[in-house]
Amino acid sequence: MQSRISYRNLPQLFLKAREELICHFRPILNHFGLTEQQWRILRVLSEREQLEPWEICDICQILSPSLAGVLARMDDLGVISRSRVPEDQRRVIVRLSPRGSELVEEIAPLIQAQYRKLEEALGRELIDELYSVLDKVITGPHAPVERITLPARSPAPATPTEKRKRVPRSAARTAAKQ
Amino acid sequence: MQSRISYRNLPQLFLKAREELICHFRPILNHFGLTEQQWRILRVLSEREQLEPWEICDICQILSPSLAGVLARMDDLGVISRSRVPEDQRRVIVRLSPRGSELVEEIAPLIQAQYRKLEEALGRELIDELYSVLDKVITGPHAPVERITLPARSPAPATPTEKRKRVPRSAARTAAKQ
DNA sequence: AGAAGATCACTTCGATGTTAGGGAGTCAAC
DNA sequence: GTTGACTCCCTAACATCGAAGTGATCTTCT
Repeated sequence: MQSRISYRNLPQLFLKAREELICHFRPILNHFGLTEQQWRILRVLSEREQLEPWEICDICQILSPSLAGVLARMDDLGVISRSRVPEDQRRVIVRLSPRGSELVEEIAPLIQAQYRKLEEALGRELIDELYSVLDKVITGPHAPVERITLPARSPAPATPTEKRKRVPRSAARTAAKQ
Repeated sequence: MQSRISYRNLPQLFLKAREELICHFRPILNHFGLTEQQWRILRVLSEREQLEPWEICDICQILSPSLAGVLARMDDLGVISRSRVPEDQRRVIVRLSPRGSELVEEIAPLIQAQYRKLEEALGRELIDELYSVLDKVITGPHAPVERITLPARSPAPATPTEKRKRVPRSAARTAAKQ
């Protein structure tokens, strides 16, 4: 009944599997007006007391440009506070605000509960297997992946001046009516 | 040297693991001016001859709103063609254009080559294990995941009228200079 | 036939991902 | 002390994500 990918595509499968898990938590976060990224950051901050932006980028898998906006919004919401490092005016310290701490205290148990339901459904074995395999891919002592050499080629000539094409409604049926 | 996530967070790990893989392919696609999504679509179209948007959404893990834009741009680039289904004017048929076919023929071997390098580095076992585990999560006959009940609560009162906060540069050091 | 309901592609809006580049601060060499 | 290289955070521009909703078309029931 459902379509299936015929060729093997790992990144694709990762995406699908991840969605299969995250979809059970998203409603909880949405309920509190938070996004996935915002929650990741709150969660990490609740454990590390204070972090610098580059650390958050690394831990939470968020690129620096994205993080800038995310932190600004979270600051607007009043769940975090940002301040400069006195010794190095380039650097920034991010902390949880009191309100942010409350929010974590309120949400964390719910996430935890949902996680248990998930664990229950998937089975302890599968969960353990998942952690194991993912760890191997991420931190694994596998040999460095070689990079193939790309053939010289001019990148696709984008035609930005053209007007966006649309799918015309075929006149067949309309014509038939008349 | 690198920070590590202390608490176990599966979606997080999925993201990181996926990035660990995709980063080896992204340069290839960028070289040809393609995005990941565009390539996924091209790849699938090269195997299925013709597809409807909802099928592409399902197979490629792309939401309908995103797909609309992606297909439009690909149409602009001339790598696909879109047409209506005569019997049902709501539906659309997406096909590969000749130029799109050429592009797939050109890129596919490169992706294939890089994939072999990856397989080589990670090891056949790990790759197999990955497919196995991911399949279990996605299609697995695991019990349905229960959903916890959310406590009644008004969502976070966003304050969109406020002006975006910035991190002030502390005056400490400047003051000390004087 | 006609109205209500279901489908499908598309649009809208706010937030995030990606890539490229800018501004300020730090450090070392001159 | 000034220049140049570097680092860190940030902005800009564009594409995608995720939720919600629209319009047109098809289906079903009356």
